[in-house]
Amino acid sequence: MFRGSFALSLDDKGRLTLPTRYRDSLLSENGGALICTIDHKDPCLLLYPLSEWEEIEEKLKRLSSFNPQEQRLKRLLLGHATDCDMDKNGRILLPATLREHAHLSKSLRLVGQLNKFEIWDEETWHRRVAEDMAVEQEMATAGDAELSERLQDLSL
Amino acid sequence: MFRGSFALSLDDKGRLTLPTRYRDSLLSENGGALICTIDHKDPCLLLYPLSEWEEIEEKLKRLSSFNPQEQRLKRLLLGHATDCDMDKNGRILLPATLREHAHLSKSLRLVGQLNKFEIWDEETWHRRVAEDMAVEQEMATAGDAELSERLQDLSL
DNA sequence: CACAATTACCCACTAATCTCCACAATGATA
DNA sequence: TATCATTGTGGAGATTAGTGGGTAATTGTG
Repeated sequence: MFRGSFALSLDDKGRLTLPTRYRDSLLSENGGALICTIDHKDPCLLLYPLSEWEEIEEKLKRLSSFNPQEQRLKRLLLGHATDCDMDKNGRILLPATLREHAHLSKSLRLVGQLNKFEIWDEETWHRRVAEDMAVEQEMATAGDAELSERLQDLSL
Repeated sequence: MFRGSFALSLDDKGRLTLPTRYRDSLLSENGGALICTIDHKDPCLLLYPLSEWEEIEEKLKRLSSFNPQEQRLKRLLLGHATDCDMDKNGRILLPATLREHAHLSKSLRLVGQLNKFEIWDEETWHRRVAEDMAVEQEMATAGDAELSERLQDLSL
């Protein structure tokens, strides 16, 4: 499972070196590629090992073509899903379309999220973290009973 | 299964080069053709490997001739379904009727959607993606309980 | 049967991508 | 502190994918 966050850089060709620590687990055993796609609501990219992604495809397959919401989600996720295969140096090439979606500049951040990594532009990421912290603090003082009950058994 | 999106161009003869990566899986084993038809609600074309299309035909066969909506759907899909066979360079020729339906200009986009590809005019596609993203963001902040429950087990 | 229009085949050009090698930065070891 | 190993970065060259267009084959029409 993926966790932690890594400051990385994107070279002029749009290539991104993955942390050695996670290279093996990113390549599904079959020697397969990685799947990179866009997030449907945040300006970041999602990076899945092929095996994980295939599970999602199975679920997407079952969404209805007649429900606009499900149709939209399916189109966004699948339509942007790109096979990225790692070169001999452990790098992947991020397609221009995807880079634009996440407003990626030279320095970016790879954020572990269990079954996937998120790829954020470093600056966007910092801003987002600050915002999220602010919201959490506010909610903590406000005290939402329903929410805290749901999060209770996290036993943080 | 088909995924990702590809910026391609339509040449003066109305030909379209398919991505090498998917050429084999587009041709059903029997060396057969591809079936191209129109989408019944969006300005795009649908491109199926023959084998996949035949499954759809089976289902269309079972639609009622007495229900106007089913009748309409059947007529639209079947009536526009065209056999396109790939030439030695991996290109197919899109009939003029279909090109018009999707308002195809020179640059278009091929979008993988599991059992088929969608063919959009590049510009139309961009506009649509932007619109859909906007809707998704709005819904994310609004927080629709019912929807999020249905999409919960996607475990993105 | 001849002609025109369309479609398929072939070759060549260009631009993108992959492979490979080299170097720099970092950290570990003696 | 010097040496070595490992990791991240940059870039040259080879390869391949996508495109354009000439020519031959096929189709349909008068």
